Amino acid sequence: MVDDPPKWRRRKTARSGEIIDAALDVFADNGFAGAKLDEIARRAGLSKGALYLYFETKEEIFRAVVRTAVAPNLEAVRAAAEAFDGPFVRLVPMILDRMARMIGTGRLPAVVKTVIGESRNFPDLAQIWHDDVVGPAIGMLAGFVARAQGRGEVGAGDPRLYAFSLAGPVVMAMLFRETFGAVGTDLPDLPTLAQQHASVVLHGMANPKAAP
Amino acid sequence: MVDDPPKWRRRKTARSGEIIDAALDVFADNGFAGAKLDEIARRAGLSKGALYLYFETKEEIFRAVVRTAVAPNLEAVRAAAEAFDGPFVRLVPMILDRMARMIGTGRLPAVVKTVIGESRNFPDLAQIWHDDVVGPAIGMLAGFVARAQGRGEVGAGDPRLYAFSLAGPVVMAMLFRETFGAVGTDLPDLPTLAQQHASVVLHGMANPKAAP
Amino acid sequence: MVDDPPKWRRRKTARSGEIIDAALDVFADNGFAGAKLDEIARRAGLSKGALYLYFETKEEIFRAVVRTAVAPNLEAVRAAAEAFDGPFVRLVPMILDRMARMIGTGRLPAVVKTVIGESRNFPDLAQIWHDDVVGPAIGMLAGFVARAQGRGEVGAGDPRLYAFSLAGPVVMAMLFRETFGAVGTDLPDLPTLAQQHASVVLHGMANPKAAP
Amino acid sequence: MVDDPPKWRRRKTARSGEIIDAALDVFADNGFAGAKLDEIARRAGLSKGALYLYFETKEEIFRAVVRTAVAPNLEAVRAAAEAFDGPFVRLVPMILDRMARMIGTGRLPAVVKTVIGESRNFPDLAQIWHDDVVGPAIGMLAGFVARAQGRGEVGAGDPRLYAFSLAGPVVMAMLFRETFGAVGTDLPDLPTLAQQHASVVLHGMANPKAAP
DNA sequence: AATGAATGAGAATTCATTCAT
DNA sequence: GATGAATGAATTCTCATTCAT
Repeated sequence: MVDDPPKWRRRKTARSGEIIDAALDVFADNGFAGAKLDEIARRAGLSKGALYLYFETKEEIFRAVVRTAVAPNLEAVRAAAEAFDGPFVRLVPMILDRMARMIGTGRLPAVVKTVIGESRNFPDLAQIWHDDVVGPAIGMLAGFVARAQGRGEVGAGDPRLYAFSLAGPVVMAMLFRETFGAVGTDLPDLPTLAQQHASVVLHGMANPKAAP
Repeated sequence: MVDDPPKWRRRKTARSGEIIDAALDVFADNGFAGAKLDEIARRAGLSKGALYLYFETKEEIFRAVVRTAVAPNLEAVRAAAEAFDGPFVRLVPMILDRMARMIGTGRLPAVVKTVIGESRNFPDLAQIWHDDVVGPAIGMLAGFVARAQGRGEVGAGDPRLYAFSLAGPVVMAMLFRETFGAVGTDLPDLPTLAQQHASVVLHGMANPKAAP
Repeated sequence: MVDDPPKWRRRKTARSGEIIDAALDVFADNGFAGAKLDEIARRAGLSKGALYLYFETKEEIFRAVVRTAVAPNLEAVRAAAEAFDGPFVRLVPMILDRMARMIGTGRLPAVVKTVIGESRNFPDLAQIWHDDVVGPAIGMLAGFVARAQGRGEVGAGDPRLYAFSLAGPVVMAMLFRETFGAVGTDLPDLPTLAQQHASVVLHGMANPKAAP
Repeated sequence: MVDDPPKWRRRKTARSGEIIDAALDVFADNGFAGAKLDEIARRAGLSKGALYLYFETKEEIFRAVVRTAVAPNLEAVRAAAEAFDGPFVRLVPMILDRMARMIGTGRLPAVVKTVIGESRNFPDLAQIWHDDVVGPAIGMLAGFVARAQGRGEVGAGDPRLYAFSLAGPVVMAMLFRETFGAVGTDLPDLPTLAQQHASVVLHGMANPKAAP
């Protein structure tokens, strides 16, 4: 205990994380241009100038926010792709349920909203999200479909488009909630949607030639 | 001929439209805060000062853009709700195809992206889109479903959630294209998706108790 | 008179000149970094923002100031090089007198001081002054010397170093005045110096009455 | 040994010197305002905060730098004034040679440049340099001239202006090198100039072989 | 109706200076 | 004595908005 590093030294390491947390909120609320460094600093409990000890520019803070949010999703996708491998009828409800849960928790929706809004201004971030998150996720779903097609569990059709059929409703509901959360009283419940949509899709994609 | 409005009045009306057109492009490219009146004026072929002859503030231009984009969709939804009323299996492909077409043409995706991004900054616009476009559209779809359920064509389930099952994939694909258009080479084709998804959903939502 | 352009339009053209004038004073007083745009704007009778209608950055204003001051000197050097061509004993007093006069009037000293101080920060400006003003001026003097040597009027020696012998005292006195103008009471009089130094350079300081 | 100052005290003294050395470089490279304490600290091998253990403000560091550079020159001038007292024709080459040498070594040019640039912002430093260095140096030269005049070695004329005739070329060449060192390829060689100029000043530039 | 020069409030960024450790 | 994280005042630059012409 004697050589415990002093408190502020440990804080130092944590600080950039705290800034990213605060910044995510502010960017989500106001968009990139609308976000003020003053506000980010305030929420992170620092002075404006101190931000520059951790990040070079506002852009870098934004990039850090978006990049940071990539990691856990990227990992979740990878883990899911490995873990899941049962019959398609078991797989789909699990995946949709997990998507709904992941969206319900965490700030994924806020980040997605921001990436959508700023994709023109930050093509590099769009690229990262495309290459590291959205692309692989769709690829994973398409892979499941293709394998299921190989086993005769799923009928003919483009696996990538099937991936949209699988994920689209949950994604749309997520954005609906994110966009109209403050003004709508009829927000769809994600877990329920996931469950019902799993049923839709399973019956709809089932190979009609397979014996029922 | 006597009560013909003077030329400049028609011109005046035309001008706002030109401004709104130009502004839509600029807002879509840069978001609200990132859009510069200079640029809007330039694209509309006016001086910056002249914008203020037609709109009071930048916000008003933005509101006009978003409101303007509401109208045709609102009308399309209303017309569709009236026009369509065949058996569910006929209805769904038609609707999805029309959605895909409407999205493919026009700037709906750009406006949607902007509304998503700025919903926190312009709750009134979020409200308008919710009340006048998205809400009714979902309501219409849910209505079709409910009627089909009444006729025994569709199985049990929440009609509003079924609406997400119907529209979600096309919406997601639209945003995928809008967001990753510049960085992705694997953009889903909307009409094909619409067609394939119609098939998924029809078989998936079909009432299993109905005689095939 | 009827088609006289409106007053403010003529002003517009003049504005950037006014800004450069004001800026020269401020840069000369404070150096580049110490000069505040507020102050420049105030002295030019404009708002801070208006500066940016004429110049892109503070650096550009500075460059414009220094470049602008090049032109007349450059021209003076060129004119002098052409005009002067008598015997060396006539040439030297004329040139030194003209140098003293040019320095006495105008803001050459202020600009020179600034170029000296900022040469490291603005190597391009140092280059311009070297290539367009100082270099040619020294070259011109060296040319006169060389020609005079050819005619046997001047003894052996490096013409370029002779140029320093010719101009150095006047230049040093100029900087002495510029630097110590506020604190010194013993400022050298430039025309007198020019005249006396011309004699030195032509005949040396040796007492002509002393037996050789 | 008992009254040896404790090590840290000597260190302390040494430290200020190191700081001043480092600061001289940084001020010479960037000017006062452009110099950053971070950079000075880095070059001195200290933390930024530690600078404040030795100096109260950035200004104080600058003053220390400029004052420090005064001392040796001041001493050199005094020593020279005493040491030199032969016939004028011997004196002049010695003095100019020594000037050239002093300038060639050391950082006198860098400090002079800085003093010129900041004389308006730091009138007290201009005063010090005027009173302690430049004034006495010119006074010394003028004194030599006056004495030589008294002995009939030098003709009539203002001794102070003669001082400019003597020193000016070397000073000008020093500033030429300092200013255009990075951009010019035609830098005058100081010792050669000193030698040639000594001859000029003593005999004039006239061709001794020409018939008088 | 139209222009475009001008304004000024506001934002990001820098950096000398302070202070807890 | 020494550190380096933190501060906040100051400065450059931007841009929606105004207004004389």
